[in-house]
Amino acid sequence: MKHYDHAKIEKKWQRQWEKDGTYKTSDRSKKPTQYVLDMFPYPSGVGLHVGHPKGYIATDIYSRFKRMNGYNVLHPIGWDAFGLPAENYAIKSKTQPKKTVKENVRHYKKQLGMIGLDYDWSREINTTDPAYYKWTQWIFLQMFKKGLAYQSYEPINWCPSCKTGLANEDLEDGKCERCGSDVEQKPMRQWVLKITDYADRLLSDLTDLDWPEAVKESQRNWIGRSEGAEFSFPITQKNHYVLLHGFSSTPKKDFWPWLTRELQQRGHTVEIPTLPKTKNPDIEKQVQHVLATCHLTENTILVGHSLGGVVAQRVTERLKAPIKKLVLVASFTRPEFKDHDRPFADSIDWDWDFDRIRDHARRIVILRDENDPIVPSREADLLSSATGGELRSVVARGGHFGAPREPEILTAALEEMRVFTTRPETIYGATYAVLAPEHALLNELRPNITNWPAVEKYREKASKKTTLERTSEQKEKTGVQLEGVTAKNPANGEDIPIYSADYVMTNYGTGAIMAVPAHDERDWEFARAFGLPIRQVIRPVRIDTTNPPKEGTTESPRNVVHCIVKHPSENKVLTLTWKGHDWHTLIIGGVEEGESAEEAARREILEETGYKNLTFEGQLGDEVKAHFYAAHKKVNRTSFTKALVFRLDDLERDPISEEEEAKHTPEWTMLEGLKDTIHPCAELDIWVHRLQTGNYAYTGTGEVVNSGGWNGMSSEHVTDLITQTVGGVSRVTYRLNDWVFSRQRYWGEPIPLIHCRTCGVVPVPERDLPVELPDVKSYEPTGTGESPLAAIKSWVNTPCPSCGEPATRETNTMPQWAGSSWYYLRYLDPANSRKLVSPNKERHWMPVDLYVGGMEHAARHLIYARFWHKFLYDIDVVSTTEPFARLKNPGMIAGSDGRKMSKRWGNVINPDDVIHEHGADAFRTYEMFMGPFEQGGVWSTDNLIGVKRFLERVWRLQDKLADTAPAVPGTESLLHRTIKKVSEDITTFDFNTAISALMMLSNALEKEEAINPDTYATLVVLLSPFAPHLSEEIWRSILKNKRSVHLQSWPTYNETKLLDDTVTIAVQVNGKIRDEFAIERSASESDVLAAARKREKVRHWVGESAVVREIYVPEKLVSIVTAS
RNA sequence: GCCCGGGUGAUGAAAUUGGUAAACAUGCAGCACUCAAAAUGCUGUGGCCUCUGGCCUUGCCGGUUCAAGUCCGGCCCCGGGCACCA
Repeated sequence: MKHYDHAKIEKKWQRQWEKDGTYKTSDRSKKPTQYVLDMFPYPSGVGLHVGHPKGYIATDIYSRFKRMNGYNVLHPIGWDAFGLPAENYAIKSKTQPKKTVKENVRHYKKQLGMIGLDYDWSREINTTDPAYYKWTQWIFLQMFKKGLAYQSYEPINWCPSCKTGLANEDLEDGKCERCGSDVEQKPMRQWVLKITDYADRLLSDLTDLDWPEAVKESQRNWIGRSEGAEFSFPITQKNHYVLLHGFSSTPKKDFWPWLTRELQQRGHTVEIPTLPKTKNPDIEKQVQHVLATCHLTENTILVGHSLGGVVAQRVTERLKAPIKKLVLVASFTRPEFKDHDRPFADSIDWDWDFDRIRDHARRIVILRDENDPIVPSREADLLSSATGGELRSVVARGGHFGAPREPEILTAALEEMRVFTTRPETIYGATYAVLAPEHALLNELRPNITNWPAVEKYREKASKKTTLERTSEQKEKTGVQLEGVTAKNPANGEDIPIYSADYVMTNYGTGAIMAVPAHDERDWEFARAFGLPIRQVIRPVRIDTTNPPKEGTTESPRNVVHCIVKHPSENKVLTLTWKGHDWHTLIIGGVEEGESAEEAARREILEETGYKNLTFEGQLGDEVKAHFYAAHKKVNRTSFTKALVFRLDDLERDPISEEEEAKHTPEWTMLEGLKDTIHPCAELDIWVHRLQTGNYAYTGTGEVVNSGGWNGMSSEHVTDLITQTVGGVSRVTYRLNDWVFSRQRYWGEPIPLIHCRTCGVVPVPERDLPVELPDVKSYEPTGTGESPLAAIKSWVNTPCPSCGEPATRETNTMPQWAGSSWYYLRYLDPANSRKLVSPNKERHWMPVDLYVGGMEHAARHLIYARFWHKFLYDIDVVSTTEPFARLKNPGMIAGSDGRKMSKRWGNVINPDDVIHEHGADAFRTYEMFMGPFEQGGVWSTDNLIGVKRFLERVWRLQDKLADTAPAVPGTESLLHRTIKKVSEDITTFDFNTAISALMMLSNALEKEEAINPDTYATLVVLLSPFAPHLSEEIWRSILKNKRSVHLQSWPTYNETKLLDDTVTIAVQVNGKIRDEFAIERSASESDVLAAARKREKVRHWVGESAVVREIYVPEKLVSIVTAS
């Protein structure tokens, strides 16, 4: 026997496999397909550590197994190479990222090659290859064309250290996930993908996926769907409206009469001038007319439609002091129209001072009809960097807003707080309202806010707070009232104060809430801190389960007090132990006619316990309704219970009456134990919760009170009714925000769009893709919100594809997640220059049957990829709604010190060293033997050596080979059991037990005198997915086979040979194992029972007792039960 | 706080529908081979006791059952996701 020289063997076969194309996948095979996929690596400069290959080894084993089982297997690999690390390295070392990536890829390839993985390298892809990112850009363009990519001017997360905007998904505890810097909110122009359009599908389609529950759960959390309603709370202050009609219109036409009436009905004043020369307008004259005749003060809201919008823009530009709001309905800033020319186009001076317009309107709202004939182009100029500037694409009733009623215009013109709530049924309890500090309405309301300096100060303070400060620590409520303005609760017409407070988030719901302190813990805290009214609108209802009400019995309502009497010094509460009942209660009493609850409580405490010197500390939240049967009075009680808290000043007592003495004795009970000792008490859970948390908000369901006509109904049943009656709209809100898709950095896919002064944003024609990333001199981010690309004038300046005039390229790049959101499709057809993937190939392979990769991608990569895939499904590029049918997450391998492997701890183990020392086969097999695949583990070289011993044992078995050796009956059933076990375990990813089964087989073979070559061959084939090199060497060099072991058929087992002829039967007597014996498998039940009864030990344990029952579990166990 | 996982020897772990808890491996102890060591092989290895045998043992307490790591109820601890999300 030769020595087992792993280094030589492994190198030899790796070369041979490459030469033979052993793992090349054909698209033409008729075999059933299996697409086995790894999350492709980011080739970093430091290379792999032993934790990284765990998943690759698993897919390697799985794909080899499937291939040997007759599948046409696709197991490809590629590189996810865009992103910040390469760019930051480029900045530091002044090397082109292109070059670094190339070097890193070479290193990674070498490392992966050493492990002996069965990748089809002919399909290798790289996200930074222009031939690849051409299609990343193509997908983006399709999204743009479908309206799924839009520009946003909302403040976004800005990392001051990475100098780029980030998506919410890139944050960890409010810090930049990459560098740990505090993230700021910075308003800037961003490209955003409308992932929220897909939120519902992303959520519901999770159900059928064979994915780890934890990943699905994390996606559900991330999407964060909540159902509720949106209400509008009108601002009660009155405004002055100036309405400007458009070309050839008059105040009597279109929606103007209706709009005027609606505004006046709400108490606002309206001016609606007839503009001069409506048929043949002279803009300058119209502007002069408006400036001369209309009231344009800080309380004015100026609304202009179409050409009237142009007038309004010019008027605003000329103002001396800002007006409150400028509402532009289908207005123009450029003379380009989609439908037809307009006669006034030439008479207008199209040169605008956008900065002045922005300065002279506290808020700008632009309405664009979704089917507008106007080229949507220049709104950006009006909105960029405007605080609270807003572009709304809405559905107009008539084309170009020509209908007699246009509700969207009214909504834009009015000042109202739109709030989102998940508890619409509590709206009667909304006693104040809150705007997020960043809310645009604040700026608009500024003229009405009398304490503006204080509000502004609070706003500034909030913007400086990092998300972390805002959400963690004590969560103490802060805020500021907007003095001088109020909102109207649409349910009961009450005027309620408005606050701005940072416990309301800008980017969730509408950024504004109605506060219901009685039924929301946060609102309760805020109301307590600011002395705001707390009004109960849902009364908890409890039914006493120990004395439930009896049917057909008289109802008897009663006001009740529960007294929580605290000990003067100890943490104890006064309770009563009842005589003749199994009762232990609080001091309870009815409130008599003309008596206050406190008086009643004091009277009861004195009567029942004699304690008399007590201080009233307050009522423990709102009252609770409870139903029970009062046995002594033979009535059903409905009690309205208040809990009152007292503290005893001292322990002085008066004597108590004999009557009371006979009923119960007072006792001190620890506050903590209250929950377990008090009995019966239907209200107890509520009291305990309030005592423990100090928060009296009741967030459950119950009976509606203080809510007009709804009183007495069940809160669960009125949700929709109240929503509709009050004029709310049912709405679903997601925690998931749209995906901030642009990065102000160099090393990413250029966004393939062109900005044209006349045509607006124009997509790069598909024939011009890819838009290649140009070489630059400096990769430094500018920090101004512009990518380094902006400096390359020759690249930026380009003719507009639409009109041919000079235009500029979009200089933002895509985030790293872009290229990885669809790469699995490109492996199917990596060289196709005409299509992203040919439909035939896509249908042939998709979906991915097995996807393996780290849990850290649960929320981001997997959600983005699913989103893109669903989009590609919608535009008929792919045929499945989900990309990845089955997902497995490898558990992390920690260093031998139990800590995460990192340079910092000096515990990194390099796979190259391990492979050099012990061989790739030992390395692979050990990683799979460590424990359950999805569980983390600690690296142990000792344990690896154990696995290596096993491989060496298999190697040595060749010495015992003998053609004459029979398939010994003993090993035969073991062999078949092993085939079964290994096959099943690879399928279910239980590699550790598969290996243990192989160990048992090799241990057994070692005990044989001689081994049949067929048996040995089977063992080698079973081992080949785990240890491909060793197996191949034995298969070809020792067993003299011509074709690779990896192209063999997987062994099959024979059901009839799985079992030995004899079985061991265990015997239990009265539930305890007392004996075991061997018997032929064929023995009948009565034979086995008879044999069991005869056993000496069994007879001893049964003794004289009569056997009352005998249970037989076939081939396993007999259980004998005796009388007592 | 809410929602998911998970708790078994000295260690990594195993255990179909409830049916002999600790397979396989590491470590440790002893033995064989050897001048010696390494390597290899063999034996032992949950705890306690009155030791040819018995009692206890799968985070804790209780329940169902002839039989519970597995099912039910209550609690404790660890890991992860979300979190002032209305």
